[in-house]
Amino acid sequence: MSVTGHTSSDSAATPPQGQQKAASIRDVAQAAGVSYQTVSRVINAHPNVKEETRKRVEAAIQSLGFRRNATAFALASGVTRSVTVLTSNTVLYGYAATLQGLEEASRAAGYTLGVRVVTPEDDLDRTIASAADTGGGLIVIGFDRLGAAALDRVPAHVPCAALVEAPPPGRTPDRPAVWADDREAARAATAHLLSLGHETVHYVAIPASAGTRQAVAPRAEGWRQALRAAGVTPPRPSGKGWDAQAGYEAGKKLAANPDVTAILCGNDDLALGVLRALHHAGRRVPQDVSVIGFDDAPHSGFVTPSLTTVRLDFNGLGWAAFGLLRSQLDSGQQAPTSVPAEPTLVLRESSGPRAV
Amino acid sequence: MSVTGHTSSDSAATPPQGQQKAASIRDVAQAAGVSYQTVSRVINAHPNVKEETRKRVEAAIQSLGFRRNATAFALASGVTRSVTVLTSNTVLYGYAATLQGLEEASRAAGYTLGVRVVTPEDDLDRTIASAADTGGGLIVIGFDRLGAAALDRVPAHVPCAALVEAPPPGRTPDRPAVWADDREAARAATAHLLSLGHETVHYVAIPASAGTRQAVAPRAEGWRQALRAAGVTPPRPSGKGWDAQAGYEAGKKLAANPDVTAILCGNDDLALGVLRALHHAGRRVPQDVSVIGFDDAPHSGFVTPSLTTVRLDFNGLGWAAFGLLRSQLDSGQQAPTSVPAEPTLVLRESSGPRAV
DNA sequence: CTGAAAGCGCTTACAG
DNA sequence: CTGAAAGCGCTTACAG
Repeated sequence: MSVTGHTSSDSAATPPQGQQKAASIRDVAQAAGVSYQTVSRVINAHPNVKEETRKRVEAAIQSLGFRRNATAFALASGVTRSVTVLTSNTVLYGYAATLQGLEEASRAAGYTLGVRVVTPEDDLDRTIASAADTGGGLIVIGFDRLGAAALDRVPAHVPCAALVEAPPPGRTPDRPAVWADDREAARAATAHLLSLGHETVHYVAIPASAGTRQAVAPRAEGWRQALRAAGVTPPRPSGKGWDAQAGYEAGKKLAANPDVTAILCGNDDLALGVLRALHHAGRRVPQDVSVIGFDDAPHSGFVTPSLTTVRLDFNGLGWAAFGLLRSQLDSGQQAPTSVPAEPTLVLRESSGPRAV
Repeated sequence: MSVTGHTSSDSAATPPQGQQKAASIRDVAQAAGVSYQTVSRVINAHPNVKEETRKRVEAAIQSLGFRRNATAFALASGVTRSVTVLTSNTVLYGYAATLQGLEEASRAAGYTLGVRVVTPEDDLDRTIASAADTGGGLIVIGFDRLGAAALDRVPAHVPCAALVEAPPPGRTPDRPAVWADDREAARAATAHLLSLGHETVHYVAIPASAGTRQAVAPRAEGWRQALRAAGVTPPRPSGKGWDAQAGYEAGKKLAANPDVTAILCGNDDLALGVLRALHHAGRRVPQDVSVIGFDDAPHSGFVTPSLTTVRLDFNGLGWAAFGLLRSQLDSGQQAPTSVPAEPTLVLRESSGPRAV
């Protein structure tokens, strides 16, 4: 491992250009023999500029390597083509994929994208305030409790769009938000396991995004609904985290119970941990136990057994959230945008009929 | 899946505050009965302010909910506490983990972090220019060809730090950069496999970051060195991508060759694909074939067989790169910073002695 | 210790 | 079609 600091070539002789400080609108004006006002018109593509002077100005811009100062533009015009996303995580697959969609959408729209991770130690109000006055608007990923808490504290006057877990039926979030219908997806996945002959389905949960004041987590809720619809009393869910280690620990207990034949997991990492625990306990998947994950992380189709899981379009969710924010920014209004694709149950090797 | 747009509460009655536009330095000055100049002194913690007036100003700041306008500050002071990172990817583990380190470091330093993904369709010079004049400096992730190409085109006068693959011994990059010694790590991993009795080691490569003009990729180079040192002629490397699918395809061919008993992979995703291909071919790991990955992605310890791999401290690399940039920004100079930890070979189930 | 001036680099009306 | 003025919200010297 190594770090190096190389003394950069100090000054002089940069072929195309080599000034000390960037050319301003006035430098261009002088070079073109016009007022800086006219330069402003040219760079803003104003209609009323004589063709010839436009050309002169453009030539000057070219030769001076002029680029409009983004800070000055923002201050003078009040237009900030930038958004900043607030999230508690950037590495977990669902978050990273959402971030990717957000970045693509903002890039496509010519916006700058800032990222600010919120931690449990943060003073939420301070964090939000500084993120808010950095850019033109906020996008908050409210998949987990911290993100959801941050969202709750965003002042009403700050343009903001959120990504959240599916709200309870009939309820809409207080703020513009997008979500995948993971409640229904969990219901379908559970129903699928029941249809395979399993008498019940156990659930290894991801941490809840809301406190007690709100309804239950949608994935857990969908799972419960499916069981109840089949006349089955839901067993107690387990799970104490987001990662494979948490899945492993929950899986160890489930593996020890011979009655357990089907397990739904709140995400694919959890499922991998459960698979591992079952393996260690000598229980075969899917012959002895079926496992279904959530999210369809890129490697989930390549582990052995490959993982049956619910595919969620995080990327599309990111695009949609950006669209929601942008329409606020542009119109001052709030309008729905395109709807991301429905979740899909991807059947692979880790689930199968109950052994008789 | 659903999207909703909720009309926000228009105005009025926000308990703590409820103005239309943010309070400025002048509003505060007026409320405190001082000049806006003095307000500036207070918010910048200037020493020469009478205790009593300071208190008056602070009270006014509090009651008006004043926050200094970041844009105006940047324009007037010339100080931009922000960096933007240029990368071709944000989701692959190595990139996501690096980004995480970068975000942590910039947050700790009170900097704003922008992310700009570069694509093959981008005009690199334009992309770099716009990223550069957005923030105070650039950090480019040059792990792959696109990132490395972007780095090459960053103008000399732009403050910039890079994360790169290990440069050839004795050579230092043109710009301030950090790297992990993956050449040595690949050498060690290969030597380990040879010491286990394998007659040779095959390599499934990640795509090269440099064109032909530069020396070979460090991981491939380390692998070759180890083989040559043992008197073994390196076989032809395979691999045509970064993901598990690419690993699967390369693995399919290797699996068909009974002479293959040890495989080093350029990353863990590739290794997962190779594992899968071996499984499909009925070759057991590690009894028939040993597999070693690279990066130690979070789930690599939970797949079965768990993956022997090289752990790289991407997070530390991110911190170091930020430090490198910051020292340029602060001092105008370039200085080395803390050195990330050395790579570690993490032994797990996927590697073992050659079966005799 | 505190105020009046000039300026950061641009834009938005206002004149001509 | 083009220029002179005022201003975005702050800071940096300069006076007192």
